[in-house]
Amino acid sequence: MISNSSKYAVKAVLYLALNSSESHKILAKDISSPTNIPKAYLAKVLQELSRHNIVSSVKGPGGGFYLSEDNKKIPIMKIIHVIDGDNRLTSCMLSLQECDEENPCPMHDLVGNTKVNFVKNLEQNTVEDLVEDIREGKSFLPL
Amino acid sequence: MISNSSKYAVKAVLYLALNSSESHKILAKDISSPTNIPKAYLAKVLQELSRHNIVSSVKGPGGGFYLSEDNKKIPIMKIIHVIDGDNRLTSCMLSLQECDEENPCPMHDLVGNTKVNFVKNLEQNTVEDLVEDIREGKSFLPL
DNA sequence: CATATAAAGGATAAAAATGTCTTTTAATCT
DNA sequence: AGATTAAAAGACATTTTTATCCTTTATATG
Repeated sequence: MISNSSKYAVKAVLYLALNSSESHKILAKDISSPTNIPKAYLAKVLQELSRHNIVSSVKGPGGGFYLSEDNKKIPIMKIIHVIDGDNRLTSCMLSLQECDEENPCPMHDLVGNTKVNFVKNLEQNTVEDLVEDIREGKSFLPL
Repeated sequence: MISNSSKYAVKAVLYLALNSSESHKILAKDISSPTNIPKAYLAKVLQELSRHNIVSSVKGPGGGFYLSEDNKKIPIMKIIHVIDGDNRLTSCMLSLQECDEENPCPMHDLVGNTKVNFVKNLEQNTVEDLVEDIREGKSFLPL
């Protein structure tokens, strides 16, 4: 579905969304333990997210990672795009160049609107939206 | 979304569905060219599919691969399951053990019914169904 | 300024996925 | 039976993904 790295990325971002703020930054190693993501690898993923302004970071004492208000408005799909590239979820299921809405391949056709909606949801929903769902008890994040 | 190997598998099965029969078997190498799948690797994939009775095969002169009537009734999802394992598409997007319908994770909740329908389509539609769509011009298979 | 802190970056390592090649087994045909 | 055909199986090579470790850079504080 999505890569392991993207799962790590989404988990880490949600963890930050729930537990950090500009005045309460969190160290990579302190995200690693509760989320069960290998420390050094998570650091790499966070680095990549930081480079693309999906998470915010500050070096040195009192530093760490956190989400700015802007970061919280980022759609989940963007996290996945940064880590997995653009086509993993959105391209035709058989990776056929010639396949599009006009000339759909059999899988494209089969999957139809369900996949379109699926992707649309990921594009429209932001980190903030997911946090709200968690806060309202609509969903849970068992890390 | 699904692995390269699964894409190869689905392509090869569809190719067989469209071009082979018990009285007209096709060699692995003759599927390789039109589908642009590496010959030796395709052979491996077909071997695996054959072992799981998703395609039929006969050794020796006049032999090759083909789809029996039973093979054509196999749901697309089964092809994917044999190659990718059971959980790639169906498990929770974050691979959380504790996530289910009762206690959905935020992604689970987000994706909601769209993913369920997506998977359901793959489970319900058979090779035969896709072939029919192609024959009726509802979809195209540009290999 | 010196020191400690913590992310950024670079170099490797390990594992999994993808791909290739060679040998073996089963079937057909003369 | 012997020769030929084609899948099955096994061994190996390459690439990508995942993971670790070490060094460098930026920041804060005494």
